[in-house]
Amino acid sequence: MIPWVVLERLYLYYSYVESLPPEISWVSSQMLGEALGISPDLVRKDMTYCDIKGKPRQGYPVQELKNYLRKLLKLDEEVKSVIVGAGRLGSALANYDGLRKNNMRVLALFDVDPEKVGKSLGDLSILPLEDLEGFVKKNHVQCGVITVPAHSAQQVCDLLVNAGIRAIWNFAPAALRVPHHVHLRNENIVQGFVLLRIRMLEVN
Amino acid sequence: MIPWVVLERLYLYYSYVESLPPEISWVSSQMLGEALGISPDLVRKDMTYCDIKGKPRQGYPVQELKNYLRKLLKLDEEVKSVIVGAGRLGSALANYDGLRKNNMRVLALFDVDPEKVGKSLGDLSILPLEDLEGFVKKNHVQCGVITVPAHSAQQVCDLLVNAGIRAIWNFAPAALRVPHHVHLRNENIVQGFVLLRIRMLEVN
DNA sequence: TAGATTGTTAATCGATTAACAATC
DNA sequence: TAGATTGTTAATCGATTAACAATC
Repeated sequence: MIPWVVLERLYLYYSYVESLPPEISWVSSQMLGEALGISPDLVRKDMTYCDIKGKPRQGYPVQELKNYLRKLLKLDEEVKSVIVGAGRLGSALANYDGLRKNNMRVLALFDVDPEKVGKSLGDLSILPLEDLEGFVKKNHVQCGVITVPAHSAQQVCDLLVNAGIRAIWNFAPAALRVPHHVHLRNENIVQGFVLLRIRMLEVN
Repeated sequence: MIPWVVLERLYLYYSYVESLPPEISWVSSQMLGEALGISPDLVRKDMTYCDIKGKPRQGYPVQELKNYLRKLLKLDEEVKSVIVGAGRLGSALANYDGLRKNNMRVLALFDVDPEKVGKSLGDLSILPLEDLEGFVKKNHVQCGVITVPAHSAQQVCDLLVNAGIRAIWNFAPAALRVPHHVHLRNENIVQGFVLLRIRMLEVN
């Protein structure tokens, strides 16, 4: 089992080599480390979790590394998703190309606002919240994205859980309770800002 | 100096007590831990970094804790910011109430798209990228938020750094290089999705 | 009082760094 | 060959957990 912190870095390595021009076919722990602010020692240690052989004086083979990490990180697995909350953030995520390219497949958005319901966003419909449970069950949706205000996040979460969702990606600043078989990831944007401010003001 | 991991949790404690109904005036390490998925032991340990006295059989005084953490986490300090990239994500952040309430003060958005430039978003103007440097200097902007595509993120970053910005909040999936006096925080949304998917597919 | 809960110290655990031999 | 770089083991560092006395 690869430790969680290592997986996080492996994805960073992946996106870095992904962004490399095609003529570069070897990458060293030093290059990787420098680009990502990680010590070369640690990069090498992380690499020992992968079934990739580096070469002294050259580093790691880019193409092989890319393919290997793609598999390991399951980047080719499609995830059927719905987004609940068709505000600006929900719409941004629905249209975000980086997510589409990484095989997050958004099937629909949901909202309570009658102004929004019935409209569409590109080729995605905005459906009423009442339809959520049926839709999730019928389409075997695996992942629910929550982009509603904090005060209704738990309620939406419960709806998703009852409909049989397996993962929840929560953007509302709320501490959600989910049964242990449901995977929850909080993307606390406000916390991100708060922590950046502290660093900025601390060091002066 | 309070360790970074502890600061992250202190903010979680803060938002939790913030969300409590006013009639609750004491909160125990158990309550906090349960709500946030943290062991009560660790909550108590974290509390030792704060100048807050708990009471056996009662816990910690909510109001005091709230005030104390507000100061410690510098939540009342206003941060003058600009958002570069007036797409859906940039607009979502510009309008996000959670950020406004936490004293992120957005002064303007910037974009290269002539379609967007000149328009406004609520009471915020969308200005051309050429004006960025002058605007940042003139208004003593402290923080730049990057919501442009990955391929132009470094360029925007350099512009901000040259204009004298002190912190960069980067939403583009790119490994930016900044001089060491500039604080950089990456909010890698795609990574968030990738890690959630791994957890979901791993355990079953 | 008895029982719940804090505050603190010691033990454990895990992650990072340092060091260095092996190799191309 | 000399020099750069991997792969791996040992040392260090830091964070979490366990344990328990103090206290209301």
